[in-house]
Amino acid sequence: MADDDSRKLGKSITIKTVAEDAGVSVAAVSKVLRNAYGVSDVLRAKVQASMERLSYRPRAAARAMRGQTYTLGVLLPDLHNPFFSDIMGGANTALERTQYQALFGTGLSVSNQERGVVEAMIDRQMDGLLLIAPRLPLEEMLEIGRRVPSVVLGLHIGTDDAFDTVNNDDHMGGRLAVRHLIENGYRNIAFISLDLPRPVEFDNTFQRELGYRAEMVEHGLTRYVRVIPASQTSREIQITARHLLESRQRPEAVFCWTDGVAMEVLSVARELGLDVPRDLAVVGYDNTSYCDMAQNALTSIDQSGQVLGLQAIRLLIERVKGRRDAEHFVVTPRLVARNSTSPRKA
Amino acid sequence: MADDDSRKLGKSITIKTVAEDAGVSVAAVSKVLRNAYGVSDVLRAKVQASMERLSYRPRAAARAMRGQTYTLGVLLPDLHNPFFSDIMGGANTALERTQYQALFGTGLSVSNQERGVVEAMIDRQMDGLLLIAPRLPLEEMLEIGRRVPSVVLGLHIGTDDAFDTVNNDDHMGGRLAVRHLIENGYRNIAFISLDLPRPVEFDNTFQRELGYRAEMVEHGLTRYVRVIPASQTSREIQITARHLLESRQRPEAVFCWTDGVAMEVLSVARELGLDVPRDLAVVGYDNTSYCDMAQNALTSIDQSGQVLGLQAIRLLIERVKGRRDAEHFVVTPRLVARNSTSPRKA
DNA sequence: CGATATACGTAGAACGGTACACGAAAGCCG
DNA sequence: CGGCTTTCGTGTACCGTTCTACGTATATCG
Repeated sequence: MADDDSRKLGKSITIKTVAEDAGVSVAAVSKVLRNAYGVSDVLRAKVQASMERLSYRPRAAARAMRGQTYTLGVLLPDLHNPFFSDIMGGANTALERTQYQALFGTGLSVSNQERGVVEAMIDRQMDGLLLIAPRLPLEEMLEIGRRVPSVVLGLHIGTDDAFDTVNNDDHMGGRLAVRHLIENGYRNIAFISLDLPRPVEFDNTFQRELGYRAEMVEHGLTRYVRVIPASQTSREIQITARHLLESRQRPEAVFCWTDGVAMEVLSVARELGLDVPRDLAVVGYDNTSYCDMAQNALTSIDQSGQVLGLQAIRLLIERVKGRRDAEHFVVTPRLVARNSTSPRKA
Repeated sequence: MADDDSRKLGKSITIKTVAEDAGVSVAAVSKVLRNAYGVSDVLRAKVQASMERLSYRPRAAARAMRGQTYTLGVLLPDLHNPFFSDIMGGANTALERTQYQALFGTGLSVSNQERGVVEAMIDRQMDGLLLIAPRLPLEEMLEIGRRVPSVVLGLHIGTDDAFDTVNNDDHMGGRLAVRHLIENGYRNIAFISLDLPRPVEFDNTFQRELGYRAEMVEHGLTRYVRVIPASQTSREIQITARHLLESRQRPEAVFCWTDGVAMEVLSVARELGLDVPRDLAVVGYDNTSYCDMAQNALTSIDQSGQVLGLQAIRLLIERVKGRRDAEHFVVTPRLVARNSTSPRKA
């Protein structure tokens, strides 16, 4: 009962309350809020004092009707991969000193889900969208970019002005992994990639594959090139890994498109009694925090999620503020060597 | 330029457009939208057809001004712990058939951050809030619960009607872990808990500690009771673990308040050349997906994040729809035994 | 010193829905 | 068949901001 009252009657402090308290017009307060042109220092001070005193907070919903919501939407594939945690860390850093707030939703790497989340975000008038490794058809992403300022992270699409992109150089990442393995004496190197319904050139895993292939070929290891697609689920990955490691032509090393897959490979290797790296070397991608644990000791390509997230938000805010031409940010990956790829004994 | 036009001029389809198209009043369309009382089947069909044809989508911002936003806010501590992924999985299941949409923000388990996120969500008129293991002062959480329908997940607060709670029985979880270890021949069992600025009784880690203590005492192992606080960061946890495992009185087993800590313990143990479980048994909490990997093979308490997430959303929606008295849902945890706690050889 | 530019502040119409109050029509009953 | 209830649909006053258009006071300049 008391609750009810306080929630309903408790006269919410609106811009009007502030205006009255400060003895100015509603419009003036709005101007201060948006720090728009035409406000004297005196007036600003007066208004800010009132806002402070009343602990006024503008309602995003009302703002959305005419202006901005100061909210950015982030579409994440899932909450499972700790790499996204790094990205969001960087993103939050970039947001700290701004008045924007990020809210996210997960799309589970399923087109339908992703579409739903994106639409929900557009319905809620988000000022901008950060799409992380979306699996939507290119067509749709361009459409989204045309409707609302957007940045895409994790796809190499440089052909259109509809949105900015932020990436690491996946092609180089693929090369780095292979080069490192070769330097450490491995030659029969397989690549586990993501099994996409329809592989596309701009996909980051595909770029990694290209890098892998290129480096293998350049070192005259064409005969060892082997790309194994694996789906997303833990179970499927295990089956694929087991199949690979039990086969007669077990590779000397496996390069996995992402750490999660590499961890599963380590797990299967151990179950089969294989010693890493003596019987099998493993390289992952993303250099997530688990790589560093002794039981994994997983060599991985670091693409610096922090930087990616930070740049993505920076670009997005620029776009929200009016930039129309696309920018494409690329960070250089680097390999972090650990025990899973120690030099091979002849 | 063309973009600009399409984004601004592209006459947005509003409720008015639909009303005209269907040849009814705006109010009627609104009623259909909210499936409110007083709409004939004929009218509903007509309106729905028009909405379909125009692919109309109501604007959440406008709705928020007077009605609901159909948006639920979820406050997550971070994106790093895969356990939250389970929770959100359940939450999404519960949301599937509703018209509500969940958006989340991360609070990083820091009061200031959490406060910011919660306020942002309130500013954006979220219909309800799901707070996952928040670290805000009780006072503030009650205040939040009074302002907006809320459910708290992961804190044992049953004393107030301000919000519902969803939990596993952490006390029992603590007992289960200890009992299992004792059954398998371990007696000197330490507990690594979370180092909170000020420990509170309703905290889930504290409940686990109580369960640990109770079970130890009941088995006459009072002299082995040892609770070691560790902070959140990976580095700090490693230092704590190393200190513990290198000490003269190294325990036979360690029960960790969460899997992440247990993984670090496994890592340190390996670095120190200790064999798990021969030299050290380890039990975690949450039964996250990594537990199952052979290199971890971590025994853990499963609190069924899926169920927790699902129930939390279910309760939250009930609350949004008007329930005023608190409900407290508790799930029974169960232990999943793996290699890290194999029976001890005498 | 008068004209003009500039700075400051205000009034009030949007924005796209919701939901209350109300009226008309239809159904029911004695 | 008149009065009463129920059902269905409409008109319209909001909700809390933004922002354009405009008025007024003050500074600038020839």
